[in-house]
Parts: sequence; C-alpha cells; structure tokens
Amino acid sequence: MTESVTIRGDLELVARTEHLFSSVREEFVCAARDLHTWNHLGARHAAQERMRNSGARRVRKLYGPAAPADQRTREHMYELAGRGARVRIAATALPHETIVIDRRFAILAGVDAPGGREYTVTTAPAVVGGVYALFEAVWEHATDLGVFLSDEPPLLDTESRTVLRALGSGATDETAARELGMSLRTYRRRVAELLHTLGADSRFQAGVRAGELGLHG
Amino acid sequence: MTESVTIRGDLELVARTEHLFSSVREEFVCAARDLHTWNHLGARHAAQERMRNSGARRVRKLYGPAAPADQRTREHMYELAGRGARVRIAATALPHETIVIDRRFAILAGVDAPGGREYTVTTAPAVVGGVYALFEAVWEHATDLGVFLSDEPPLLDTESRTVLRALGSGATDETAARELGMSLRTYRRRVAELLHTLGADSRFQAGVRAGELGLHG
DNA sequence: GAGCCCGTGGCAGCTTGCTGCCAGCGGACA
DNA sequence: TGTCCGCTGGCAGCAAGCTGCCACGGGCTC
Repeated sequence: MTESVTIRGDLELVARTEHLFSSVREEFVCAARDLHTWNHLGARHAAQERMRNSGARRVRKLYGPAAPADQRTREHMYELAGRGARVRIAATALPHETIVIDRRFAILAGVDAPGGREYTVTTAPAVVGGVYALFEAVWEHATDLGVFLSDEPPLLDTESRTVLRALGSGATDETAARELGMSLRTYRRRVAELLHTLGADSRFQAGVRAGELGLHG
Repeated sequence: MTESVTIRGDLELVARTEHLFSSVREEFVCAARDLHTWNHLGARHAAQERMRNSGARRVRKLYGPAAPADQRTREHMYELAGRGARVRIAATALPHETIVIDRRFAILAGVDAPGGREYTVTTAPAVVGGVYALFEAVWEHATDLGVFLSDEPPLLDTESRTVLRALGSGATDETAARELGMSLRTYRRRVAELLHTLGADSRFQAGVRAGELGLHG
C-alpha cells in the first residue's frame, strides 16, 4: 500500500483527488495562501460542489495575512463563512496550501514551478497527525474573520492592518513585501504612512503605539 | 527515488536517520512534546552529539505548554539555550514530534502504538515546505523560553529599561547613546540583547512585545 | 607582578531601511 | 481621443542599524 503520492500540475491533482473531496465525512481543514491556487479550471468550484454535497460537519479555513487585502478573496471568505465554515486569518504567511480531511489524509502543495505546481497527497498517520497538530496550533492564535475585519476600523484600513501584521511578524521588508504581493517600494511607503499615522518616529515606537492601541491585526 | 519512508519503532528510526542528523548544514528546527520521545537507548544523546559536530547554524526548538512543568525537560531546555539554540514554548500542545532539517527533509512522529511508535521521514518538497511554514507560524506566536520562565519578576534590569525608554522615545541610536552616556557600539549591543530577551526579530516587534509586557521604562 | 576574565568601545563592512525622482499604467473625464 | 490624476514600482543614494573583530583597561586570582 502506498502511503504517499506526489502529483505534478493542477489537472492531475483534480483528477486524482476528486474522490477525496467527496469523501469528507467529519472535518475539512485547509490553510490557504490566497484564492489563486487551483482556481484554474474551476477546480475549486468543483471541489466546493463536492464539499457541499458531502456531510462535512466542520469546515475550517485559515488564510495568510495577505488574503484580506484582496477583494475577491475577501468575498470568497464571506461566502465560506456564510455557509457555516469557520474562517480565520493567521499572522504568518502560509505559502504552502495545506488540506487535512477527517484526519485521515493530507494534501500539501509545493511551490509554483515551471512544470506545474507539485502536490503531495499522503495518508501516513505521522504526517497527517503532525500537520494537523501544527495547523491546530496556528489556528489557535489566528484571528477570526469577523474580528479581523470589523475590529478597530476607524483608525486604519484593511491594508494598513495587514502591513502592521507583517511588521509584527518580525519579517524583513523584503520578505513582507513578497508575502503581501507588493513591491518593496510600496511596502515601505505603507510603513512610512503607518508611522506617520501613529505619530511614531521609529519602528520601535510604532510597535509600542500599535500595541497600545491594541492593533495586532 | 522514494520520497517518503515510514519507520516503525525507535531502534529502526535511529538506524535509519543517523546520517540525517549528522548532515545538518544550515538549520535544524524541531517541535517536541516533551523529553521522553526517543530518549530511549540514548538516541537523543547520539543525535545531540552529531548535531554538535555538524555545522548547524540555527537551531530552533519548540515545546508544548506542558514541557516547562517537567524538571528534566526544563534543564534540557536550558542546556539547549546555553548552546545557542532558540527555545520557545507554544500555547497549544504538539503531540507529534516534528523535525525539519535544512528545509530538505522532515521527520514526523506518529502516536505511541504497541508495535512501537511510527515515524515518517520524507523529502517531498510540498510536505517539507508545508510543515515548515506551519512550524514557522506556530513559532511566531510562541513565547521565548526566557520570557516564559521569568515572566513577572524583574524581567529587565535597570539599564535595559533605560534603553527601552530611549527606544520608545523615538530617538536615533546615536542620540540615545549620547544621552545615556555610552558608546554607540554598546548601545546597539544593549538593543540586540534586549531584542533577544524579548524574542523579537525586529525593533518593531520588540516594541509590540515591550508594550504587551507593560514595559515602558 | 603575571596572567586571566570580562566588559567596553572603535572600526569596518555589510544589510536593512528611508525617500526623492521618474517612468509607466489604468481609470476618469471632457 | 487626449489629458489629467493617482497609484505603483524601479532606481539610486543616503541614513541607520547590525555584528565580527580586535585592542584597551580594570579587577581578579595565583
């Protein structure tokens, strides 16, 4: 019996995992970077359809900090939430799509590559369990969608809070900019604006102010 | 080429992963429940020995919330920290041991079982990357060992708090150093130490942490 | 006194952060 | 269509921050 399979390309993935999505019984958890992954070919919609038909009782979806900045992704999150899924935003980027179904198998996505993205599907209990436990730990500290979006809106818009999060994560500007999908220049521009709004003269000071205002994203 | 191998029992694990531990080049990250795992047969000591000899530059070890309660584990954590490893305590339990070496391969432990614990060793990039990203996210929100243990009492000495004040005032290093009557070099040294104690990766983050801890000087 | 330890501070080289300037792009408007 | 406007992102140059290295000096033991 093979415990682990590696798949290259989205087409192949859809073909090979179709039955997995419709087999969801109890729980479906998913960590996603953004919407773009496997949005190609309506794969996502097909998956959704199957999810809806299946008896998945608990659906949890975790996004990276960049996700709420994107309009389409935000809409998608609302839609999910409306269907009873629990949606949260993590402070740290999640560049690798990760799905765990019923704690029985896991689907992990690699990075984009010329020959098509690489996916690994596994049923190895140690891997599934380990990934699940880590997911749980991240989930625990992630912010609920509702809280994230409605929290302290007056002062800062969504994007600013996203930047704030990135800053709080301790990433360098370069990393943060990449994670948020903007150029280094723009990211720094955002940071500068933020410092100005907070009336801070240094990043450290901005950190303190942000903390005082309870703005952790 | 096999990307993934499942191993049953600690003896087998030690035999099969020996070469992996000694091959660490850049980074070694590990999420552990407690000390007891593979403590049997001195496996851990052997691994440590190899780690020490290898050129691992960055070692990070993440424990579950239960770990610091145990005397022996605590001692072990100190020892690790003393050797330059970064140790943090997560808020959520991590029942599955997880190791990622150089972002090249991952070792994941399953649950205890009569026939011996089951381990999976994999080099599949998607799995390694996904696990690493999750680890990173958990790490981000975990508490530094030093902070965790010394929490309330005089966390920072007078000088550190003075530095903190200077930082919070928004002054540049040069100004701050002059005001505090110390050289620029020393001031920066103090700042670096401070960041380390706070477990912060950037000044901004340190600001947030400082605020959280109510340390405004 | 000699030798040792430890904290300091200068220096140098590098990384990171900051910002003005300008080109490009897309939407709004006449 | 052309023009204007606002936002973006590349570039370049500078400022600030970071850290390894080493030399100096004070306090310590032997």
